[in-house]
Amino acid sequence: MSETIGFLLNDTARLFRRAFNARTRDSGITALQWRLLVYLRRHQGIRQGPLADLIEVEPITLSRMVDRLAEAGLVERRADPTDRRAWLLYLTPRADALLDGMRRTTDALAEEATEGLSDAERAQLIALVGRVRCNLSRRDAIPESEREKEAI
Amino acid sequence: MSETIGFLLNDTARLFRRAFNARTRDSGITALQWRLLVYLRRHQGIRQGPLADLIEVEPITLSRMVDRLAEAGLVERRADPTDRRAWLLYLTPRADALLDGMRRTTDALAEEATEGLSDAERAQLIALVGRVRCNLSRRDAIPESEREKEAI
DNA sequence: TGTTTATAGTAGCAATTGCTATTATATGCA
DNA sequence: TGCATATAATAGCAATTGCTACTATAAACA
Repeated sequence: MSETIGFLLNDTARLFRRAFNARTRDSGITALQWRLLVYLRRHQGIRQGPLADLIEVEPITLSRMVDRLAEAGLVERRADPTDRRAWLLYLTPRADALLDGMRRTTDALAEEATEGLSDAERAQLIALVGRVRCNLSRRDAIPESEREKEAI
Repeated sequence: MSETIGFLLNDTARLFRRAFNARTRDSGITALQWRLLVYLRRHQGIRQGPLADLIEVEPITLSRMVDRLAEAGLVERRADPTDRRAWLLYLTPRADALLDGMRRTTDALAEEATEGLSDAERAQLIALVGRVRCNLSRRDAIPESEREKEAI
């Protein structure tokens, strides 16, 4: 019974990704790319390394994700004027529009996922899972206030 | 705020997998392989197709996972006497021992993940996430009683 | 029985990911 | 300043995954 929570969370997250991908297939971006764009929207001008940390992929993986998103006209790389090794990342207007357009879909998905739950239960779910995430997080050095939590 | 639950679940599940993989690195199997073995333990003699459904990967992916696990001496393929196209899968004694040995680790991980939660809160967490999973599940045709839920 | 259709599993290919090594640049320090 | 070390990003390679097509076998049915 004790692994249940790990199994359960993984199952549920996978179903979430699957539902997300099924609904946004025509937009041409995946759940992971969407994740990148959402984080980037809140951190315009971030470098690749820190963004890789945020979405928890390897820097090289992020580098290649950005290659594709830049080619698709959704992300722009600008040279960092203070460090010639680094790129600063920006969302293009097109990506903004895309995210806005997807907003309804993702809202509907969240609604569907929590169908039958009262507002209090939804709040409780988020609070409890949030505590589990907090327990599991390795990034203890990063103050909680710095972390992405709500309202994404 | 509405996507929070999707983000949160994915974050948490990822952290879970990461913690799992970090703790079981020396065992040589990944979280996904562990998942396969755990399901297989409860369904000895299952065919590849249904097991692929259970762990939600494509049949070809499962086929190759079984290739590797068979080579590692953890899973055994036996010909189905009633259908010469099919294989029946069995856990080897070695896999049983491996799972038993990992049990302590996974128990400890579940404990750590839910640290600070009361028994009531843990139960509530499981119940709420379980309802979300149920909402998201496409396999509506499969009666709930048939599905893997607890005690894994 | 013989033919059509469905099913179990696998091979080829392409896409994605991460490990390791490498390049270019910046920083620390004598 | 000049050299050693650290850092940002990327290329090469290997592993894994899934899509599509394929083979072998079973089931349905005329």
